[in-house]
Amino acid sequence: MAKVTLKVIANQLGLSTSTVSKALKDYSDINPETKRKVIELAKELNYTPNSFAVSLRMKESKTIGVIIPTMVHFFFSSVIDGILKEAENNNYMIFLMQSNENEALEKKQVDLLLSKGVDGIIISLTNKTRDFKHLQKIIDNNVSLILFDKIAKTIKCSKVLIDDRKAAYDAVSHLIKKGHNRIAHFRGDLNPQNSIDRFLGYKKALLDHNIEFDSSLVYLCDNNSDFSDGYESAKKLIQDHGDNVDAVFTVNDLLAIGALNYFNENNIKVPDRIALFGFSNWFMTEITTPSLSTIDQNAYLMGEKSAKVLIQEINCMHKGIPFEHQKIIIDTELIIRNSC
Amino acid sequence: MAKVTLKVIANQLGLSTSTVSKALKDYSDINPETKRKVIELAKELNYTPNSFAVSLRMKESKTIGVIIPTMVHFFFSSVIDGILKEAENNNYMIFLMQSNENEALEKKQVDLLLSKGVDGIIISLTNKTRDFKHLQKIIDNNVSLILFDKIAKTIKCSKVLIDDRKAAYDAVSHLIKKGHNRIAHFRGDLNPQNSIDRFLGYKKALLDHNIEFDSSLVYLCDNNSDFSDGYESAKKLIQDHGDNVDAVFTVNDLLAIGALNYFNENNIKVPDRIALFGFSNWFMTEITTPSLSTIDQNAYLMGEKSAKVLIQEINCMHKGIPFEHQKIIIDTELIIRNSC
DNA sequence: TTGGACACCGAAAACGTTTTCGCTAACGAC
DNA sequence: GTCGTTAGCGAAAACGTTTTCGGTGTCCAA
Repeated sequence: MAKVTLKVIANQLGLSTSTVSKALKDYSDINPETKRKVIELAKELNYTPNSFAVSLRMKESKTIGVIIPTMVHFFFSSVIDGILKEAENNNYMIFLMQSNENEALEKKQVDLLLSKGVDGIIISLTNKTRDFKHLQKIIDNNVSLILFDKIAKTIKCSKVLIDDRKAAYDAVSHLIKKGHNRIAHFRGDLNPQNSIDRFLGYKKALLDHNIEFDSSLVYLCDNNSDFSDGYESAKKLIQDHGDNVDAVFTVNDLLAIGALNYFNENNIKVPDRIALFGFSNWFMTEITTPSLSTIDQNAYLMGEKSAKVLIQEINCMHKGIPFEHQKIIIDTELIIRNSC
Repeated sequence: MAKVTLKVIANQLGLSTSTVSKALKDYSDINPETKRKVIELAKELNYTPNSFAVSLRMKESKTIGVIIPTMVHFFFSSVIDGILKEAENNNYMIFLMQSNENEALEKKQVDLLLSKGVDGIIISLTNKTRDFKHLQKIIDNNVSLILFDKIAKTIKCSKVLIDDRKAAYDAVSHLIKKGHNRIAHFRGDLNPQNSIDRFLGYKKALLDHNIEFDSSLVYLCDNNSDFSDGYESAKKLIQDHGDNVDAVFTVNDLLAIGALNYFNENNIKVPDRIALFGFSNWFMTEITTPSLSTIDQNAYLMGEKSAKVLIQEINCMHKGIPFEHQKIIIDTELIIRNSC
């Protein structure tokens, strides 16, 4: 029952721990025959190296820390999915932490991860994070850092994100090509850069197609990720504009679904009377009636790429090879369904 | 830039590492004044203990491993949410792994976690897991184990789960009390015990209310968690029974939503013509039209409890205090909405 | 003056690895 | 014989902690 270490193998074979260690690592100065014996006994005793001792000695832990704002969210759980897969393929393990949209917690978690000696950290920032000292601290500690989706522009590290502006531009352009020209926008809070960019994409699409921008068609939904916000905004939209609106582009799917509920309840036909376009390709958009056109963010790929780049950087760092920080733009995809 | 250790603090103050260590841990045999100096310098230099050295010495890592079948799932991400919160409160960190419904992978991940020296492991088993040697191995290694939701009855460890049978019983009883007596059931695969129990709860509710069990009203949906299965089964249901059915209880929400889609598309009014009851209280059930009655599994609480019990056991184990394995039943809740 | 009591600190071992550097024995060449 | 080479192995240091077990020095009482 006693934990089997190099020493017990050594004792049992009348060797020294150094020899056993080297045998297991296939050093060239060990007799093939003794190698065989060592390996055999190790297998028999079910020897596994003590990872604390290894990490202490080697100064690398084969672990990665991940901090996301919230777990229960289709986008983030998909990202995690991708990170886990890529990490697994490279024999890394993941410490997962949830900042709960709380900047102070995020900072504390960074400290925790650093104290646990992770080789690298992947973060998607809180909407409220304004101060980036903790990120700089990661870099100063020679730990690799990747930011994804919610990033800090001023921090020098690799980043993985989508082109929110272009995605929104494409979505609205699609609506225009379908013949709509009174397109409303349910925008998000001012805080995350993402919703600003999506708004700008919306605006630019109108401009490029010679449609006048009408600020009264833009509704602010700051009660973040609450679909009733979409419901209420849809109600207001109809009250305000009646028939003088023929499409809605929302900053996320939840708002779109809220709006859809209002339209369905009030017999406002989607897409005939009014078209609807969401953002994110949440799982449920496929199964609403009608199914919802939206933008796929490729969250899984985003996670995969983040982990891949991180591991590359860790490897370089460990070998002392220089490397350049990358800015990776993940392709989005227009998902056209029945709501437009 | 060099890592600050006990030794550098000791050197800078002309003390020994032992004294510094004891000062930081508030030993009684250290002069308050030197304690003050040590703590001050430690803070100034931003000292953090090397966790590998601590773990190596103390034989505990303050980490917990978690293995779930799949990340992208409302239930599991909610459980993780609860686990993370409870772990955080107790200064534990979480290694997250995803078995992808693959038994071999699950086994490999257990080995990985053990080799990383986790203090405890929380698992929800794969639907396909038939062999439990890897679970026994955890226990044999003196590592605490908690199973939740998808458990192995024969393994001696604490378990956290819901009473599927009772929950199903309650749901179906509710339908009966509302006046329905031709209640169909869309059941799940035979593999996970959960879907069997839900089926048995359904059956028992009928029996207890003197409603004859009609096996032609039971549809097997083995294409797991695919809502089109619900759609197709609903279609078949109407073809088979026409007006001679007035309610459906499904083994999960996804099937219910699929069915709902079929009913909506074919102008079969829910709940007037046919009532609908799901299972799990997925996020989206709140925002379908009509909103879906379902059963809340309290996933967050489940995660929280799992972590809590695990940490209790770890503490006992470490102190050599004996403890008894617990079987914790998490209360479910009937969520009555507009679909019945 | 001696003894004990106490306050404060340090030496050293231990946790389990990895890796450098010697050491020995054997052997071939001269 | 001697020297050099090589094959094979081990000693030992190092990674950074924690903790036991003394060891001082001081002070007071007898």
